Amino acid sequence: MSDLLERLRGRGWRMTAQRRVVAEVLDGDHVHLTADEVHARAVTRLPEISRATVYNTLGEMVTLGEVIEVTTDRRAKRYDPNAHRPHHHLVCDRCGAIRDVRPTGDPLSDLPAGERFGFMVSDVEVTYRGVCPECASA
Amino acid sequence: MSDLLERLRGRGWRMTAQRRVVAEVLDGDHVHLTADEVHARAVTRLPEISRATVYNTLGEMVTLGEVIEVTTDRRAKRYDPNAHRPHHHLVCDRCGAIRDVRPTGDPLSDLPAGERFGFMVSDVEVTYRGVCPECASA
DNA sequence: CGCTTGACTTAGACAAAGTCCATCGTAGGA
DNA sequence: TCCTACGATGGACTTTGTCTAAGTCAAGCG
Ligand SMILES: [Mn+2]
Ligand SMILES: [Mn+2]
Ligand SMILES: [Zn+2]
Ligand SMILES: [Zn+2]
Repeated sequence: MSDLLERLRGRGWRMTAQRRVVAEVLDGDHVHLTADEVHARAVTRLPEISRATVYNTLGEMVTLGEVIEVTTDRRAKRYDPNAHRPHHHLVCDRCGAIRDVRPTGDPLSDLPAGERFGFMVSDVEVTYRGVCPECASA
Repeated sequence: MSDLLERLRGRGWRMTAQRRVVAEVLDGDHVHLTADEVHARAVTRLPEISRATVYNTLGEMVTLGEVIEVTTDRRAKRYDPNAHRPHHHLVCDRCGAIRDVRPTGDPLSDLPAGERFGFMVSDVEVTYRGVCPECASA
Protein backbone atom coordinates (compact mmCIF):
# COMPACT_ATOMS: atom_id res chain seq x y z
CA MET A 1 0.00 0.00 0.00
CA SER A 2 2.51 2.59 1.09
CA ASP A 3 5.44 2.42 -1.26
CA LEU A 4 7.48 4.84 0.82
CA LEU A 5 6.77 2.87 3.97
CA GLU A 6 7.84 -0.34 2.23
CA ARG A 7 11.09 1.27 1.15
CA LEU A 8 11.76 2.38 4.69
CA ARG A 9 11.37 -1.12 6.15
CA GLY A 10 14.41 -3.36 6.27
CA ARG A 11 16.78 -0.47 6.79
CA GLY A 12 17.17 -0.93 10.52
CA TRP A 13 14.55 1.73 11.03
CA ARG A 14 12.92 1.52 14.43
CA MET A 15 9.22 1.65 13.63
CA THR A 16 7.02 3.90 15.71
CA ALA A 17 3.47 5.11 15.28
CA GLN A 18 4.78 8.59 14.50
CA ARG A 19 7.16 7.45 11.77
CA ARG A 20 4.53 5.26 10.19
CA VAL A 21 2.04 8.12 10.05
CA VAL A 22 4.55 10.53 8.53
CA ALA A 23 5.47 7.97 5.86
CA GLU A 24 1.82 7.31 5.07
CA VAL A 25 0.99 11.01 4.79
CA LEU A 26 3.89 11.54 2.42
CA ASP A 27 3.11 8.67 0.07
CA GLY A 28 1.95 9.29 -3.51
CA ASP A 29 2.74 10.99 -6.81
CA HIS A 30 3.32 14.73 -7.29
CA VAL A 31 3.39 15.05 -3.51
CA HIS A 32 5.31 18.12 -2.31
CA LEU A 33 4.11 18.95 1.19
CA THR A 34 5.65 21.35 3.67
CA ALA A 35 6.62 20.12 7.12
CA ASP A 36 3.62 21.89 8.63
CA GLU A 37 1.28 20.38 6.05
CA VAL A 38 2.66 16.95 6.90
CA HIS A 39 2.14 17.73 10.58
CA ALA A 40 -1.44 18.90 10.05
CA ARG A 41 -2.34 15.70 8.22
CA ALA A 42 -0.47 13.50 10.66
CA VAL A 43 -2.36 15.03 13.58
CA THR A 44 -5.68 13.83 12.18
CA ARG A 45 -4.41 10.26 12.55
CA LEU A 46 -2.24 10.64 15.64
CA PRO A 47 -3.32 13.73 17.56
CA GLU A 48 -0.38 13.85 19.94
CA ILE A 49 2.40 13.86 17.31
CA SER A 50 4.70 16.86 17.73
CA ARG A 51 6.12 19.29 15.25
CA ALA A 52 9.66 18.39 16.34
CA THR A 53 9.06 14.72 15.54
CA VAL A 54 7.76 15.56 12.08
CA TYR A 55 10.88 17.63 11.41
CA ASN A 56 13.13 14.87 12.80
CA THR A 57 11.43 12.15 10.78
CA LEU A 58 11.46 14.11 7.53
CA GLY A 59 15.13 14.88 8.09
CA GLU A 60 15.92 11.20 8.57
CA MET A 61 14.04 10.23 5.43
CA VAL A 62 16.08 12.80 3.51
CA THR A 63 19.30 11.43 4.99
CA LEU A 64 18.28 7.92 3.97
CA GLY A 65 17.69 9.19 0.44
CA GLU A 66 14.04 8.10 0.43
CA VAL A 67 12.67 11.65 0.39
CA ILE A 68 13.93 14.77 -1.40
CA GLU A 69 13.82 18.34 -0.17
CA VAL A 70 12.44 20.76 -2.76
CA THR A 71 12.66 24.54 -2.43
CA THR A 72 10.63 26.27 -5.10
CA ASP A 73 10.10 29.50 -3.21
CA ARG A 74 11.45 31.23 -0.15
CA ARG A 75 8.67 29.84 1.98
CA ALA A 76 8.87 26.42 3.58
CA LYS A 77 10.86 23.51 2.21
CA ARG A 78 8.76 20.80 0.59
CA TYR A 79 9.18 17.06 0.96
CA ASP A 80 8.94 14.79 -2.06
CA PRO A 81 8.74 10.98 -1.76
CA ASN A 82 9.59 10.56 -5.46
CA ALA A 83 13.28 10.12 -4.72
CA HIS A 84 14.21 7.29 -7.05
CA ARG A 85 13.42 8.84 -10.40
CA PRO A 86 15.40 12.04 -10.92
CA HIS A 87 13.12 14.82 -12.05
CA HIS A 88 12.61 18.56 -12.09
CA HIS A 89 9.67 20.77 -11.17
CA LEU A 90 7.05 22.91 -12.83
CA VAL A 91 5.51 25.51 -10.52
CA CYS A 92 2.45 27.72 -10.93
CA ASP A 93 3.33 31.35 -10.13
CA ARG A 94 -0.22 32.04 -8.93
CA CYS A 95 -1.33 29.10 -6.79
CA GLY A 96 1.97 27.32 -6.18
CA ALA A 97 0.89 24.00 -7.69
CA ILE A 98 3.87 21.73 -8.37
CA ARG A 99 4.23 18.98 -10.95
CA ASP A 100 7.11 16.59 -11.51
CA VAL A 101 8.58 16.92 -15.00
CA ARG A 102 11.30 15.15 -17.00
CA PRO A 103 12.86 17.40 -19.61
CA THR A 104 14.63 15.86 -22.57
CA GLY A 105 18.37 16.21 -22.71
CA ASP A 106 20.88 16.63 -19.92
CA PRO A 107 21.20 20.19 -18.59
CA LEU A 108 24.59 19.29 -17.10
CA SER A 109 26.07 18.85 -20.56
CA ASP A 110 24.79 22.32 -21.48
CA LEU A 111 27.37 23.93 -19.18
CA PRO A 112 30.60 24.24 -21.15
CA ALA A 113 33.94 23.88 -19.39
CA GLY A 114 34.61 27.58 -19.95
CA GLU A 115 31.59 28.38 -17.79
CA ARG A 116 32.51 26.06 -14.91
CA PHE A 117 35.10 28.26 -13.17
CA GLY A 118 37.05 25.17 -12.15
CA PHE A 119 34.12 23.71 -10.21
CA MET A 120 33.53 19.96 -10.12
CA VAL A 121 29.88 20.16 -11.15
CA SER A 122 27.85 17.20 -9.93
CA ASP A 123 24.20 18.16 -10.00
CA VAL A 124 21.66 20.51 -11.50
CA GLU A 125 18.22 21.62 -10.36
CA VAL A 126 15.74 23.05 -12.85
CA THR A 127 12.54 24.87 -11.91
CA TYR A 128 10.09 25.78 -14.66
CA ARG A 129 7.62 28.54 -13.84
CA GLY A 130 4.33 29.43 -15.42
CA VAL A 131 0.58 29.46 -14.92
CA CYS A 132 -1.42 26.28 -14.43
CA PRO A 133 -4.63 25.57 -16.40
CA GLU A 134 -6.89 26.25 -13.41
CA CYS A 135 -5.34 29.66 -12.74
CA ALA A 136 -5.30 30.55 -16.45
CA SER A 137 -9.04 29.97 -16.83
CA ALA A 138 -9.96 31.82 -13.63
CA MET B 1 31.46 54.37 -11.23
CA SER B 2 28.41 52.61 -9.92
CA ASP B 3 26.66 51.06 -12.87
CA LEU B 4 23.65 50.05 -10.78
CA LEU B 5 23.38 53.56 -9.35
CA GLU B 6 23.50 55.00 -12.86
CA ARG B 7 20.70 52.72 -13.97
CA LEU B 8 18.60 53.80 -11.03
CA ARG B 9 18.87 57.49 -11.83
CA GLY B 10 16.36 59.04 -14.17
CA ARG B 11 13.58 56.74 -13.06
CA GLY B 12 11.87 59.21 -10.77
CA TRP B 13 13.71 57.65 -7.89
CA ARG B 14 13.98 59.98 -4.92
CA MET B 15 17.64 59.83 -4.04
CA THR B 16 18.57 59.42 -0.39
CA ALA B 17 21.82 58.62 1.37
CA GLN B 18 20.42 55.20 2.29
CA ARG B 19 19.45 54.26 -1.25
CA ARG B 20 22.76 55.43 -2.63
CA VAL B 21 24.70 53.34 -0.12
CA VAL B 22 22.62 50.21 -0.81
CA ALA B 23 23.14 50.64 -4.55
CA GLU B 24 26.89 51.14 -4.09
CA VAL B 25 27.23 48.09 -1.86
CA LEU B 26 25.41 45.96 -4.39
CA ASP B 27 27.41 47.03 -7.42
CA GLY B 28 29.73 44.62 -9.22
CA ASP B 29 30.02 41.23 -10.92
CA HIS B 30 29.16 37.88 -9.36
CA VAL B 31 27.62 39.78 -6.45
CA HIS B 32 24.98 37.76 -4.58
CA LEU B 33 24.63 39.24 -1.10
CA THR B 34 21.94 38.54 1.47
CA ALA B 35 19.92 41.43 2.88
CA ASP B 36 21.85 41.22 6.15
CA GLU B 37 25.17 41.22 4.33
CA VAL B 38 24.07 44.31 2.44
CA HIS B 39 23.06 45.89 5.73
CA ALA B 40 26.37 45.02 7.40
CA ARG B 41 28.32 46.68 4.58
CA ALA B 42 25.99 49.64 4.36
CA VAL B 43 26.41 50.31 8.09
CA THR B 44 30.14 50.85 7.66
CA ARG B 45 29.35 53.80 5.39
CA LEU B 46 26.14 55.02 6.99
CA PRO B 47 25.98 53.77 10.58
CA GLU B 48 22.36 54.72 11.22
CA ILE B 49 20.82 52.87 8.27
CA SER B 50 18.13 50.45 9.41
CA ARG B 51 17.41 46.88 8.46
CA ALA B 52 13.91 47.84 7.36
CA THR B 53 15.28 50.37 4.89
CA VAL B 54 17.66 47.83 3.40
CA TYR B 55 14.77 45.42 2.91
CA ASN B 56 12.57 48.18 1.47
CA THR B 57 15.27 49.42 -0.90
CA LEU B 58 16.19 45.97 -2.14
CA GLY B 59 12.51 45.24 -2.72
CA GLU B 60 12.12 48.41 -4.78
CA MET B 61 15.17 47.60 -6.88
CA VAL B 62 13.67 44.18 -7.58
CA THR B 63 10.34 45.77 -8.55
CA LEU B 64 12.14 48.14 -10.89
CA GLY B 65 13.85 45.15 -12.50
CA GLU B 66 17.33 46.43 -11.71
CA VAL B 67 18.12 43.70 -9.18
CA ILE B 68 17.21 40.00 -9.16
CA GLU B 69 16.36 37.82 -6.19
CA VAL B 70 18.28 34.56 -6.16
CA THR B 71 17.47 31.66 -3.86
CA THR B 72 20.12 28.97 -3.99
CA ASP B 73 19.42 27.51 -0.57
CA ARG B 74 16.70 27.64 2.07
CA ARG B 75 18.56 30.33 3.95
CA ALA B 76 18.32 34.01 3.06
CA LYS B 77 17.44 35.37 -0.37
CA ARG B 78 20.37 36.86 -2.28
CA TYR B 79 20.36 40.06 -4.31
CA ASP B 80 22.02 40.19 -7.70
CA PRO B 81 22.61 43.46 -9.60
CA ASN B 82 23.29 41.57 -12.82
CA ALA B 83 19.68 41.94 -13.97
CA HIS B 84 20.09 42.76 -17.63
CA ARG B 85 21.85 39.65 -18.87
CA PRO B 86 19.80 36.55 -18.16
CA HIS B 87 21.93 33.91 -16.51
CA HIS B 88 21.91 30.94 -14.19
CA HIS B 89 23.98 30.03 -11.14
CA LEU B 90 26.72 27.65 -10.13
CA VAL B 91 26.93 27.08 -6.38
CA CYS B 92 29.61 25.44 -4.24
CA ASP B 93 28.01 22.87 -1.92
CA ARG B 94 30.72 23.40 0.70
CA CYS B 95 31.32 27.16 0.99
CA GLY B 96 28.28 28.54 -0.84
CA ALA B 97 30.30 30.49 -3.42
CA ILE B 98 28.11 31.55 -6.35
CA ARG B 99 29.12 32.26 -9.96
CA ASP B 100 27.03 33.52 -12.83
CA VAL B 101 26.92 31.06 -15.73
CA ARG B 102 25.42 31.01 -19.21
CA PRO B 103 24.64 27.50 -20.41
CA THR B 104 24.33 26.82 -24.11
CA GLY B 105 20.88 26.01 -25.41
CA ASP B 106 17.49 26.94 -24.08
CA PRO B 107 16.24 24.80 -21.19
CA LEU B 108 12.67 25.97 -21.92
CA SER B 109 12.68 24.13 -25.24
CA ASP B 110 13.78 20.96 -23.43
CA LEU B 111 10.36 20.66 -21.80
CA PRO B 112 8.09 18.86 -24.28
CA ALA B 113 4.40 19.73 -24.45
CA GLY B 114 3.54 16.35 -22.98
CA GLU B 115 5.40 17.32 -19.82
CA ARG B 116 3.76 20.71 -19.40
CA PHE B 117 0.46 19.60 -17.84
CA GLY B 118 -1.34 22.44 -19.62
CA PHE B 119 0.80 25.10 -17.96
CA MET B 120 1.77 28.26 -19.82
CA VAL B 121 5.47 27.99 -19.07
CA SER B 122 7.24 31.36 -19.12
CA ASP B 123 10.49 31.02 -17.24
CA VAL B 124 13.08 28.57 -16.02
CA GLU B 125 15.69 28.74 -13.27
CA VAL B 126 18.72 26.47 -13.34
CA THR B 127 21.07 25.92 -10.43
CA TYR B 128 24.24 23.91 -10.97
CA ARG B 129 25.86 22.46 -7.86
CA GLY B 130 29.37 21.25 -7.25
CA VAL B 131 32.60 21.96 -5.43
CA CYS B 132 34.66 25.06 -6.14
CA PRO B 133 38.44 24.90 -6.76
CA GLU B 134 39.29 26.33 -3.34
CA CYS B 135 37.17 23.79 -1.48
CA ALA B 136 38.40 20.92 -3.67
CA SER B 137 42.07 21.64 -2.88
CA ALA B 138 41.49 22.12 0.86
C1' DC C 1 16.18 80.48 -0.28
C1' DG C 2 12.67 78.66 3.03
C1' DC C 3 7.99 76.14 3.22
C1' DT C 4 5.24 72.28 2.50
C1' DT C 5 4.21 67.79 1.76
C1' DG C 6 4.26 63.26 0.60
C1' DA C 7 7.64 59.99 0.29
C1' DC C 8 11.26 57.86 2.99
C1' DT C 9 13.40 56.05 7.36
C1' DT C 10 13.41 54.12 11.81
C1' DA C 11 12.94 51.02 15.96
C1' DG C 12 10.75 47.56 17.50
C1' DA C 13 6.92 44.35 17.55
C1' DC C 14 5.47 40.52 15.15
C1' DA C 15 5.41 36.21 12.26
C1' DA C 16 6.89 32.00 9.83
C1' DA C 17 10.04 28.28 9.47
C1' DG C 18 13.13 25.68 11.63
C1' DT C 19 16.59 24.09 15.39
C1' DC C 20 17.96 22.63 19.94
C1' DC C 21 17.61 20.69 24.46
C1' DA C 22 16.23 18.38 28.77
C1' DT C 23 13.21 15.09 29.92
C1' DC C 24 9.99 11.40 29.36
C1' DG C 25 8.42 7.18 26.96
C1' DT C 26 8.76 2.98 24.47
C1' DA C 27 10.35 -0.56 20.74
C1' DG C 28 12.39 -4.47 20.61
C1' DG C 29 16.17 -7.47 22.07
C1' DA C 30 17.96 -10.38 26.11
C1' DT D 1 9.05 -9.45 31.44
C1' DC D 2 12.67 -6.17 31.95
C1' DC D 3 16.18 -2.89 30.26
C1' DT D 4 17.90 0.65 27.91
C1' DA D 5 19.24 3.10 23.99
C1' DC D 6 16.79 5.37 20.76
C1' DG D 7 12.80 8.14 19.77
C1' DA D 8 9.15 11.68 21.08
C1' DT D 9 7.78 15.81 23.28
C1' DG D 10 7.07 20.84 24.42
C1' DG D 11 9.02 24.90 24.76
C1' DA D 12 12.70 28.09 24.30
C1' DC D 13 15.44 29.98 20.88
C1' DT D 14 17.26 31.52 16.15
C1' DT D 15 16.95 33.25 11.54
C1' DT D 16 14.80 35.68 8.01
C1' DG D 17 11.55 38.71 6.83
C1' DT D 18 7.18 41.85 7.32
C1' DC D 19 4.56 45.55 9.27
C1' DT D 20 3.38 49.87 11.62
C1' DA D 21 3.35 54.29 13.86
C1' DA D 22 5.91 58.10 14.33
C1' DG D 23 9.63 61.00 12.99
C1' DT D 24 12.57 63.02 9.05
C1' DC D 25 13.81 64.92 4.77
C1' DA D 26 14.25 65.60 -0.65
C1' DA D 27 12.71 68.46 -3.81
C1' DG D 28 9.25 71.34 -6.12
C1' DC D 29 7.13 75.90 -5.51
C1' DG D 30 6.63 80.61 -4.45
MN1 LIG E 1 8.95 16.24 -7.24
MN1 LIG F 1 23.78 36.06 -10.62
ZN1 LIG G 1 -2.22 27.76 -10.46
ZN1 LIG H 1 33.70 26.27 -2.11
